[in-house]
Amino acid sequence: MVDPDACTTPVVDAERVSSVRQALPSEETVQDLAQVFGLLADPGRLRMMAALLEGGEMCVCDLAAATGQSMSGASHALRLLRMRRVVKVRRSGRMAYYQLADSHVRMLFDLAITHARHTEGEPGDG
Amino acid sequence: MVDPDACTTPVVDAERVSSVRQALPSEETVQDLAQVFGLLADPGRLRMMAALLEGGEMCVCDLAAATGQSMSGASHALRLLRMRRVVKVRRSGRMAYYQLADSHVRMLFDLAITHARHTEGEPGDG
DNA sequence: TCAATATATGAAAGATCGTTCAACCGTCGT
DNA sequence: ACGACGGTTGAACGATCTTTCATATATTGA
Repeated sequence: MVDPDACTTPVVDAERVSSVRQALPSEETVQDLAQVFGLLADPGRLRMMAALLEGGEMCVCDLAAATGQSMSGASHALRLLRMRRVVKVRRSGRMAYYQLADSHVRMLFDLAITHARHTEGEPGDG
Repeated sequence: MVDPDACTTPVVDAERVSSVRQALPSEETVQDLAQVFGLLADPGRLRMMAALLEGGEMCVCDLAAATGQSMSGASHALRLLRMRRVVKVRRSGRMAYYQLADSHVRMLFDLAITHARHTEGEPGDG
């Protein structure tokens, strides 16, 4: 982050800059969004969510097995997802059963897959 | 990552585990998805995309000013977005004008905002 | 109560990421 | 040609994240 009023930043279209600036989501919202996307930015957690999308409610050890993670890794991942309310737990005896808490996840997932499919194969930029 | 056949992993519902496992996206797709979400996981890049969503096509210095980043920071961010084909450049003289390359971004954005709004305020888990 | 089970967690090690600084490239105006 | 300008890039530092190991908690069955 940098001083937003840094005078060394030349501006071409000052009017547009200030109107865009006002239209941006609040800092709080931006932080929230970044954290949500951050959760999805890890292959292990992504597989977990895909597994829950597919399998409904699952226990930790089955999730670990299905996603190729250690039990400890799965538990750490689920803790993050739990804290951000992406999954919810049901506890029964010593088992913990997880499921997705949020229907938006499926849509995010599908949209991102569409994007990935839509842009794959083309050359990069370097 | 861990050996998927690690024999120390107890499994409760073996049948479901293997069916879920088969239904998961390919490793390549998972990596792609994680990278796309990773791009969205940074406040600076998120503000850039929001700015482009709002302002259409903008030059680097205006983007930097609108999102409160240094020129160098903005340029680094735009390079990543460029490489993943989320934005595209038009060059004219010494200026570089960027715009979103992909309509999925808006939907991802809106869905995530919906999620954030939908889960804010409630207590965490600890 | 004791051992085994299912999960959770803290800390350390290693990898990855974001920011900044300095230098660089191409273009414009003179 | 020269200097100013818009933008790009590489390297370095610090911060954050992932993974693993070891330990802890709580529950079940004997």
